[in-house]
Amino acid sequence: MPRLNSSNEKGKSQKSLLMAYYWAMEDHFGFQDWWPGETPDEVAIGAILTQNTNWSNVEKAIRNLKAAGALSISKLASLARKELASLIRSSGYFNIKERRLRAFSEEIMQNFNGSILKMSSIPFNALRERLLAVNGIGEETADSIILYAIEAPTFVVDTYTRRVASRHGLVPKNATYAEIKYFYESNLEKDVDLFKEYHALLVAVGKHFCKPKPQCEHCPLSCYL
DNA sequence: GACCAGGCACATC
DNA sequence: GATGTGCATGGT
Repeated sequence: MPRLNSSNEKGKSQKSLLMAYYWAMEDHFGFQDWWPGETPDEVAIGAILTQNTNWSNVEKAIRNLKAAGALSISKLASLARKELASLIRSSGYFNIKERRLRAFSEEIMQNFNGSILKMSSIPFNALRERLLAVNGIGEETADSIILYAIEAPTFVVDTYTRRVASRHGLVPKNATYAEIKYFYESNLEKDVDLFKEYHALLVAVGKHFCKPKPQCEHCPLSCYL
């Protein structure tokens, strides 16, 4: 695939660099053991609700869904449109996200007997394509569901991943989602726990230091800039 | 009041 | 293929 890391020598150094980043972030932030969510359903619902939205806004919506006994794929599908939209209002874009949650729950109910984990019974590429075919699930949301809910190894590229990788010159400024994903996946051991933790640490760096206006002074990665 | 936050689909050129 | 736009709340 992509135009990144064509030579073995460069590839080797990139692998060392990525793990140096990893330990620098781990030293600073500690083990993240991340994605908030007690069940695969809750994780997947959170992945859709958090699209272009602050997580604190999502937490309120999750609490509402839980209080209504609707924090599962099967329950979501049975809610009236207005009721579901009302419950997730705080997460923003609530009409759009209501449709997206419904489309996702219908996919799981109709084709996987209501169980997200049953998606892992089909080959990885088919599984990812299946998710991408659901209206409202793009690459990041699909990969978040695969990594954190289904727990299959795929690297999640979000705003923070893109921002950190770009600012540090790991990928071109105009790199595509697929190119960034490939960069990380080809330079890290293909391991679910590593992919989870690495992404979580990138988000921690992003939230604290790698904003649109960077605040690099105390960033654990600043010495690599 | 402006900016930002763990995107995506769709229209248009 | 690239670019622009609509979707919306809530914290800083």
